Order: sequence, then structure tokens, then C-alpha cells
Amino acid sequence: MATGRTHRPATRSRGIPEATVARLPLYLRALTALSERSVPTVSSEELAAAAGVNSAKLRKDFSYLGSYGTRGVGYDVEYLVYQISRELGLTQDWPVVIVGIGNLGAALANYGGFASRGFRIAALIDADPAQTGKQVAGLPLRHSDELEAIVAANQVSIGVIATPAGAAQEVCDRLVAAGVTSILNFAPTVLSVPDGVDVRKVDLSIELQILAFHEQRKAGEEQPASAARPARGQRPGTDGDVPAVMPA
Amino acid sequence: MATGRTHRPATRSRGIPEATVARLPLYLRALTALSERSVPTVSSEELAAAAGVNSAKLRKDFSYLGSYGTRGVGYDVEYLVYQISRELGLTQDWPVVIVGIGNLGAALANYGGFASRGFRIAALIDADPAQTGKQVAGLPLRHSDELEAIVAANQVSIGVIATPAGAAQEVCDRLVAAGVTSILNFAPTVLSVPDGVDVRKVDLSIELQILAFHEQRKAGEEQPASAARPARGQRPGTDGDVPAVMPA
DNA sequence: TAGATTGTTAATCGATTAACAATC
DNA sequence: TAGATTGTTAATCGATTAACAATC
Repeated sequence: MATGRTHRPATRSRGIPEATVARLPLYLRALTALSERSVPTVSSEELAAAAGVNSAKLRKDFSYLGSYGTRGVGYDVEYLVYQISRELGLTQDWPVVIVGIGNLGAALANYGGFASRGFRIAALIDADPAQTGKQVAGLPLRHSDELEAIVAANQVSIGVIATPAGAAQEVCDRLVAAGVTSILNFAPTVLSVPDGVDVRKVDLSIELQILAFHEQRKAGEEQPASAARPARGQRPGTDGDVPAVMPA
Repeated sequence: MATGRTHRPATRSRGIPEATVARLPLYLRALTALSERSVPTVSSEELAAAAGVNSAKLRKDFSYLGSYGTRGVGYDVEYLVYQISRELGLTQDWPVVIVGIGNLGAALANYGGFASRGFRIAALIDADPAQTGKQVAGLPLRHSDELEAIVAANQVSIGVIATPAGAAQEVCDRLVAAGVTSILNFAPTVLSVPDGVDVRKVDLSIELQILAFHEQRKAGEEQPASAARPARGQRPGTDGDVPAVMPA
């Protein structure tokens, strides 16, 4: 998944494990909710419950950031919100572009969670000339021809791809060439990017498939036993098109 | 993340590690693409490249499913498509309901990746009476009042929640009470569910925050050093509202 | 047989967790 | 001081990876 970086262990930039980084947003959200309710302090136990993790893990995670708690008391909510925000880089402004404004792109453009966390939509870009100029989420759609100019003018370093799978790699290449170094990919394709560019992927159907796997296990429990190592009727490569399928 | 199950190790249902299960959909997608190009066989090296993982990991993953390859030759594409589909439970039909048909719900309803993998949208449900009857993706919106009846009538075991955060827990409770045992949650909240119910979460802004973290590291490299353990101006709990924030 | 590629072993690495000493 | 809760240690567990014997 190309975490870039030529010269370093790559996994841990200044020692914070990937798994911890991935949980910081969860903690931040729980803390933000507490902050809105003007709760002044919170214990690791309470916060862990709110974030849906166990408290030992939470304390270990926080220990990578520094000693921001007080023994016998807990954590100052506002202070921790700030420290985590800073660690995640959310105290600065990140201009992003969203490319591909279909249903999903429009949903993303309207998604409140971006703006409230330092992400500013610099432009919405779509390849369909008929859409150019239309407003989505209060922003005018721009044509793909302008992509490079928009990225440069706004110093965009993060791009969101919500195009159909077929267009994603080309869009990705153009974004990267224009200077984007982080990509959030919603298209169901594996993107190839040069070193130094980060790609994260959100795949709607993959999550559903994982659920189906577990659901199947719940229902069945006694499957037709899957016949351990079934003798196949044909060998690989002997017969191209007909699926060598057997109903177990 | 409540993988349910009272009576077993829970992590590995019949020995397939979670990490492997999460990659099966990736392999399946790569294989489907090969299948469409009528490629008869593929080596672990080629398939791994297409799926974006390393080949040792892929072979290890497949070894949990059985011995479906041929040494010296590779894997039969069609046969492997079938085996992985079966393992994931995609050879059966899964009726799902999508609750909350805003931008995101509509995007999900229109998403092709569902239908093509055995997921059938049994109903689109929204709380707004003004929307009831409107068509989205060729399906009429149904009102939330009908939720329980719809779940029962269609034997729905998988529910997708795309409501605002505030409504998510109540929708979740009703789905579970009606018999749903797997939930895909797009609302930015932690849902609590009884044992035996699986929840998976897709959070659009979390992915972006993780990217921002890495982006920050790329740009800065020489941050203002974050002053290791800053002396705080106040102690937790002494002063509720003012953030104990310091510009490092 | 010679070449290719799987399936598996074993070493390594990273993540999780319980437990508890430190300390507010 | 007594009670509470953090931050850290150390044990455990799971995932990744290189290497190679098995075998087509």
C-alpha cells in the first residue's frame, strides 16, 4: 500500500505505529463529543468505552504521543483534543480536490466531517462537460481539463478519486504529476503510484463481503463440510473457459 | 468491533485469520478481471502484483483455503474465483436493506459492486415521509415505519446504515431487534450491539485524517520539534472550557 | 529430465493485553 | 494518607516474510 519514504523504516514516522495512527481519529471523535458536552476530564476507561476499544490499548496509544494524562485524575479533554489534532496534522488547512462527481462524489462533497477537520474542498472536478458549472454542495463543478491548474493554484496535496474504476488510474497519474502526494481512492481498482505517494482505499463492497463471510458462518455452522481436498475434474490450464466448479 | 460468537475463539472461524478474510475480496476482484480477459491460469507472483500484495502472503492466504494451485503451473482462474466466492459466502443471495437515503445512501444504492456479488437490495428505507415512494436506483423508497416488516418479509440479515450520526443507534437497535445480525455502518458513531451481531464501519473522514498524518510528515520533516513534554499552564479539571492549548 | 511454481516452515516483526509500580 | 488512575513492562498473540523442499 505504498507508504512511500525511501530513507526510513517507513512504518513508523517518529515512532508512532500505524495501528495507533489509525485509531487517533476514533479517539478524536469521542473527545470532540465530550468537549461539546463540556466534560472537562475523562479517564482512559471512559474514553476507551466511548471509542470502542479497550483501555490498555488506549493508554498505550497515548503513551506514543507523550504523557498527557494525570494519574489519579484522567485526561483533560480540551488539551487532548488539541494534542491529537496536532499529531494528525489537523491544526493546519488541507486543500483537497474531489474528482468524479457522481453519486458518491456528491455525497463526499456534502459530507460534513471533512470541513470540520481542517479539510477544505478546493474544487470538485468532473469529466462530463455537460456538468461543468453546475453546483454541488455550493461549489461549481470544474472540468477535468483544469485539473492540473487547480492543483497548482491551490497547492493541493490530497486528492480524492470517486470516478468509475476505468478512469481512476489516469486521474491518479495526472494528480500525482500535478503535485498531489496523498490519494484517497474510492474507485474499485488498485492504483499504482511512485514512491513517496500514499494511497488509501475505501471499498464499499469489500466491507460487505467480509460481513457476508461471517454471516455465512453464523447461519451454517454445519456447512456441507466443504469436502476437504476435492478431486478436480480438470487440471489448470487444460481447458480455458469452463469453470472447474464443483458444488462441493 | 464485536465479532460476536459466545462459544469459540471468535477470531478465526474454522481457522481463517481475519487478515486473510479481509484480503479475499481483493484477490477475488483481481481474479474477476483476469476471468473477463479469459486468462486461464495465473501464478501467485502475477496475481499478487495485480492485487497489490506480496506473493508469499498470497500463497499463505490461499493455503488456509486449501491446495487449489498446481506446482509449476499456477492457479486456475475460474476455479479459484469459485472457491473464494464460496468461502466468502458470495455464491448465495444476500438480501440487504439500506437505511438513510441521502447522498451516500443513494450512492450505495447505485453502486454496481453490490449486485454483482450476490448482494440484493431488498429495500431502501428513509425516515422522511416526503421521500416515500420516490425512486432511487430503480427502487421505491420505503418509510422507516415499515423497517421491521421489510426485514422479516425478506429475511434480511445484513443492514447498511447511511443515516446521520444521531439516528444511527436507534436504526441499529431496530434492525437488530428485527433480526439483522450484520451491520455495515457509514454513520460516524460507534454502535453498540449485542453479542452475535457483527458491525463493520466505513468512515470517510478517518481515512482522510490518516492521510493528513502522513502528509504532514512528508512536508515538515523538520517540525518545530514539538517540545517533548511541555509544562502545562493548567491542570486537568481545574478549568473546564478554555483549551489548555499551546502552540508547541 | 529440467524448469517453474506451489505450499509450508520457521524466523521476525508488530500489535494486543493484563498487570502493576509510579504518582497525582 | 488513601484512593484513583496513569504510563510502562513483559508476556502473548497474530501477521508478515524469506526461503526452500515438494512436486507438477
